[in-house]
Amino acid sequence: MPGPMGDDLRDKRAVIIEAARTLFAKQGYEETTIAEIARAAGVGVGTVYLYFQNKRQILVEVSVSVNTSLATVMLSPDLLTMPIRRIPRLLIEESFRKCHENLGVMSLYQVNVPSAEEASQLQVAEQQITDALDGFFRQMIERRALDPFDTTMYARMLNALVSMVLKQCFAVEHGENEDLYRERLIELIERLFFGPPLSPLSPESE
Amino acid sequence: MPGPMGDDLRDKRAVIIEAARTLFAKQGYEETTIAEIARAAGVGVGTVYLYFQNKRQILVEVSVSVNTSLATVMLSPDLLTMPIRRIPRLLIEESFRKCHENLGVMSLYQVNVPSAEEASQLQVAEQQITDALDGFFRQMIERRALDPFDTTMYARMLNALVSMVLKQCFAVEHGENEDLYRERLIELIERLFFGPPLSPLSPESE
Amino acid sequence: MPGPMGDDLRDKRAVIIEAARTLFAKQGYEETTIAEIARAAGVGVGTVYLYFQNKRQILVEVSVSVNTSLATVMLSPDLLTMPIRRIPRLLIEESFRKCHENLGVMSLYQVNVPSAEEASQLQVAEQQITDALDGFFRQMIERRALDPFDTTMYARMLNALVSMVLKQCFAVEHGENEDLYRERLIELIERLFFGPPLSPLSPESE
Amino acid sequence: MPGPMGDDLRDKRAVIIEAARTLFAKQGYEETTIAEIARAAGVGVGTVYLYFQNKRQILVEVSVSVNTSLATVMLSPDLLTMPIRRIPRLLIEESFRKCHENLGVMSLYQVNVPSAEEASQLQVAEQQITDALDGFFRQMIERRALDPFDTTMYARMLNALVSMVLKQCFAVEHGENEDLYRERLIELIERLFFGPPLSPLSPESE
DNA sequence: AATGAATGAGCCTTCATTCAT
DNA sequence: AATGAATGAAGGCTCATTCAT
Repeated sequence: MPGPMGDDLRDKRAVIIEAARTLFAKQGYEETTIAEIARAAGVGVGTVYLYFQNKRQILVEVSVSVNTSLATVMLSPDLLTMPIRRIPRLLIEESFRKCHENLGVMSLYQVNVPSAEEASQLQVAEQQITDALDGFFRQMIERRALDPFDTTMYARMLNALVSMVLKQCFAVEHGENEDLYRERLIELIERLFFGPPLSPLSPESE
Repeated sequence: MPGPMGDDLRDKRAVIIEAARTLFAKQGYEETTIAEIARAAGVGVGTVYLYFQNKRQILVEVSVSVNTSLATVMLSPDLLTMPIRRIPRLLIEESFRKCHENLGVMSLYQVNVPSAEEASQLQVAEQQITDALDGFFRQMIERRALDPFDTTMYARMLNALVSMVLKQCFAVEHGENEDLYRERLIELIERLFFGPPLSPLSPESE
Repeated sequence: MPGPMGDDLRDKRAVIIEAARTLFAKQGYEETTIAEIARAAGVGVGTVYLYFQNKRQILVEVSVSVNTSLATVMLSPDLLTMPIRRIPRLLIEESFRKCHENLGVMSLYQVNVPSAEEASQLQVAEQQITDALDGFFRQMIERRALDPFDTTMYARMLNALVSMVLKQCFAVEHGENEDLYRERLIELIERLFFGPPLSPLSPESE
Repeated sequence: MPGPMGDDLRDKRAVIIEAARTLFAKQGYEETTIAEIARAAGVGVGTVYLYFQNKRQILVEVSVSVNTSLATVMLSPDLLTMPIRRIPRLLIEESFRKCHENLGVMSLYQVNVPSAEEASQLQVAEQQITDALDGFFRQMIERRALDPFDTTMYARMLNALVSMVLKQCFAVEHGENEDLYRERLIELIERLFFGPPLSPLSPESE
């Protein structure tokens, strides 16, 4: 009895988030009503408010859960033991796989301007990603596997690039050209890290 | 009377779009009411509906106008006559300048999932950008200024990268680190096109 | 056209107040919905919010209108020219007549604790009454028609007495014993002002 | 076990009423939730419903308890043995003292229109007061301590007067001018019973 | 007896849209 | 063409009440 109880309690929150995640992805935040979420989660409207202060908070938590899911990709502990040339493909492939599983959830990237407080909650996961990348870059530079560069900014920009491509691929194009996007993104990043540059001209010639 | 009338008409439409643009940027789409737009535009509520079918249509046109503004950067006719090494800096700097002028409008990137029809309207300008980039790349390849690559996908990805960085820089961070973002973005793109790669290892060594 | 227009505008507000007055009286404030008020007033729900900020504000205005209606009784300008012996009967009879007309509205005396701001709005009319009485008493004392006493406090207490009797008579007992209440109230007040005291014992004897 | 059990039961009911009394006084009936009452009483929400059919019933019982508290003043058995001149001061002072103890509870006078059934329950205590006063007056008249008058109506009116002054003094003005109200109320009532009238004119002269 | 998680009916309020002027 | 008063559908949220434990 206490067993399923505990499970149920843990589940109910998760079930609501899952329902909201799906509905938000399918029809957007504003277009989703609490009643719909409740119905999809198989609970009463009031129950939703037992677990979430208000509708925005559901959005925040759904978004965090999505971001966190992606963040875990970057937080893989054995990243440092990999051959560096393998890493781009590894990370990008894993990111695409995660998105593929949650096909459509990426639409949440398109949600309204959050309040200051909400923004900070939402960016926790994003920060995790860029921090992880940043740290990884620094280590690689220390090991002379990479030349020195602005690791923080590159982490942000690469994260932005990946996020946007994922969004375009999954949220806008519904994953139709998944392979194409994935392979080209890997190629682009590999080129950035390992060359060759797109231009045949030598770096110094102009 | 008909002369100025015609001007007024053209103006009134533009005035409404401008008012909507500002308000959407400041407080988001859903949080902006038609009444506010009308007031800011100095017209009656009913007048707005003389020029726009409904609220979403205003959003579409505002978004298009923003995108178009950015698209013009890429459509500069004398791009082909420039030294290729100068082009990344040129385009990025110009993009940042445009965003700087419309500081805050970028928030519109965060607007709700549009309907299929709306999406197509919204992506006209985006398509313009990627098409222009695509064509530009093809010409450069033809001229042997660039090695062959998937021009279409790279155009999309680079546009995505630039858009996301602009959004992060202007919509999220309110342009505080504008210089940093701009210079690093230029550097990254230059590196991609002209090297050197971030890794000192030769492209072929693994 | 402008004529009825102006009337309509003035009327619509009044119509809503009147509808609310009736409904509040019949079933209480909390038990009355905006939809009911709108329906009774023959307007749309939204229209109510064109004229009133929120439901509480309707209550405030209804209450003020009730209080004001009673206040006018005390503000009769020719009160001072009356024979003083006639005044209690005059005022009380008029008060009862007013309540009789608005039978049931008095229930509003029983409405919830208002906020500080609302309370001040509500007590404007009450203040008018007590001020009028106070001033009247002072003049009478000046003219030696009354012996000196704490006019302000007596004004308040007498107003309280009358209000409460009116409420008991009309709000609780629905005016069934109107005559009885009126005549006894007049008698009590006359006795207070002109005697004789209820006790046959001389004031000083104990 | 059953002994203390019984006490607990009696206590729990009283505790809930006491909690409700305080909360109703502080924030009004509609603004108080069952959950708040339960929390303040240190019991579960469901427990409240073991002792009270519904929320209104709690209000009824709270009101009755307040009224009863005041009623006891009038039901003092040795009232008849007092010197009649002392009685007004005695009763009024005691009433003020009771209210002073429960400062704020008086706000309940402003609670919503009760249903017919509830009203009858609520007025039991009030009836007790007026009955007591009525009987007292009759006895006094029998003893020739008072001249004949409509004892029932005077009992009601005086009760109304006292209630309203208490409410004004404690519920509206939060007891700030307690002394002033009390003394003037005593004076007014004494004047009514023992004179002299406010007007120096002889009762018969007009 | 005691609990409190779950419920869902119901209400206030907003705001896109219309239309008479 | 221009207006803005009027509308009412729709949704977020509350909270009295229930019931399984």
